[in-house]
Amino acid sequence: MSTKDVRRVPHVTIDDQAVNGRTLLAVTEVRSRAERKERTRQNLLDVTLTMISNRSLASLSLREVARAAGIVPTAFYRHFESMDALGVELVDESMRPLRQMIRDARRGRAAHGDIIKDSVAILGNQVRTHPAQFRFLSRERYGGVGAVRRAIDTELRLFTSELTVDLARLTAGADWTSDDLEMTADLMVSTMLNTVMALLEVDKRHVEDEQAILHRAERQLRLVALGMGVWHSSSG
Amino acid sequence: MSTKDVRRVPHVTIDDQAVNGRTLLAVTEVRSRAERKERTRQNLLDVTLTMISNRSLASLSLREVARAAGIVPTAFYRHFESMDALGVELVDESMRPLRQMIRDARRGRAAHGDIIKDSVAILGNQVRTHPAQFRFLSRERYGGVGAVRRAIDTELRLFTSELTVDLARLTAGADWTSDDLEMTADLMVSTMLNTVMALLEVDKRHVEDEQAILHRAERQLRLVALGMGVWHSSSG
DNA sequence: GCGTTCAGTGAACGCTCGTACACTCAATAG
DNA sequence: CTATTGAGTGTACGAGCGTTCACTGAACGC
Repeated sequence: MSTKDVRRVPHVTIDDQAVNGRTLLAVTEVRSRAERKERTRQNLLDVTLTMISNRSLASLSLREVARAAGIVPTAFYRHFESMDALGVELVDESMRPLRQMIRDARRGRAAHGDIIKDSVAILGNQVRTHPAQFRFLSRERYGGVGAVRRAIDTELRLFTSELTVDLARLTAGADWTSDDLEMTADLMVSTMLNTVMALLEVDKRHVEDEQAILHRAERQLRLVALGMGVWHSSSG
Repeated sequence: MSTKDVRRVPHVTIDDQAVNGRTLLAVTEVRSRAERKERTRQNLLDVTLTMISNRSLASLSLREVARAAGIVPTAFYRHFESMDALGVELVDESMRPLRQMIRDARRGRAAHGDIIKDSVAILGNQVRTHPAQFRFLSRERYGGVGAVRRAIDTELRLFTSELTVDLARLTAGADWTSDDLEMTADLMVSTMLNTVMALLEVDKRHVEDEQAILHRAERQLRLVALGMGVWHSSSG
């Protein structure tokens, strides 16, 4: 019986599962055809994200991705029209941690005092937990193909306008114009993105560096906040 | 006489030259062999920079670049070991406008009052004059190959430390630690880079957008400067 | 003058690439 | 139970890739 014949048998997936501290093999039959399709599709997205960590999306070939996902090149087309289309889907997928970040920050804010410290800590956590997603977004934001770049830009603009709303609440008393608010939000988002990229470039080395970068981001945001206290619209 | 035979004749270059408002063809004999080599080398760098404007360096093939430069693929190796090596050289070349920027800003500062307004104007001019270089640096800073990325990072770090020195002079009276100075310089450089990327993304559309982006950058830097006035080290 | 140097040539190599096409066969629908 | 569907297969194609190699002939050094 050759290895090829195995594949002709009813579909079976083998997963590693940790139970009671021991690793054992669990055989999971995947019933639905739609479910199996979704699994392959997700696998394509996953392996692409993994491969992207060292290189750019443009340098990845359809064949290479298909190979890594364990399917034949032609089967790729059952899921995506092209590598570019896969890239656009990947933007959506990678934006999830970023959206989660906003939710976390807003929930935490109600609790106690230091918004900046908390926000930076949340940023650090998200980057540490989802490095591949953030790396993908950083890499492709300016370096990528047109469609992917545009998709990322749209999402980031959304992020900035969310922050603008938050800033409007915080400065409810002062005479801030919406233009000034947006300008400030943009400055803060730019600072955070700069921090993300710095975090991604050092994560191989020691944890102290990571702390130093987060501490720097904290001080930078604090500096901006101090400026906000003195700002009045005629300043610009 | 075939077109190929023309190339066997002593080397001749045909340039467009504008003289007295009229365009005429000037035939320039290039004497030195070294000089001709340098010309080809520069041509390789130039065509690469041009092609990069739409795509990433990684998606450019050696053959494609050689073809655009009008030489055979093998001749490429007379000038660069690989496309990556060419990329590293291109970083050096593209950094020249950025270095010029610092010199311009320092010269202008001695003259009169508004450092921020002048610096932002200089930034705008440099980006408008050398869009290809700035686009290359933006694209490859995070998206590019390892060697290129590292080369850009080194130069940007140098840029930040130059600015740190300038800030030290400006805050001579206050109790700024070198750590705080660097943190602030980093914030400002990050803001300027963000501005550069914004400028590059809109330059196809109207001039008003460009002015709006520069105005925003001016206000952002002013906000930071205001923060500096209130800052003291214990803030961080 | 004359042998040397070396930027550029052109054919040939063994790859990988995207895409086309006809196919298989388990899951699904009726 | 049977017919249809559709995710995945396998072969084949023409094209482009990086790199090798032996070469040409104008510019150069002596």
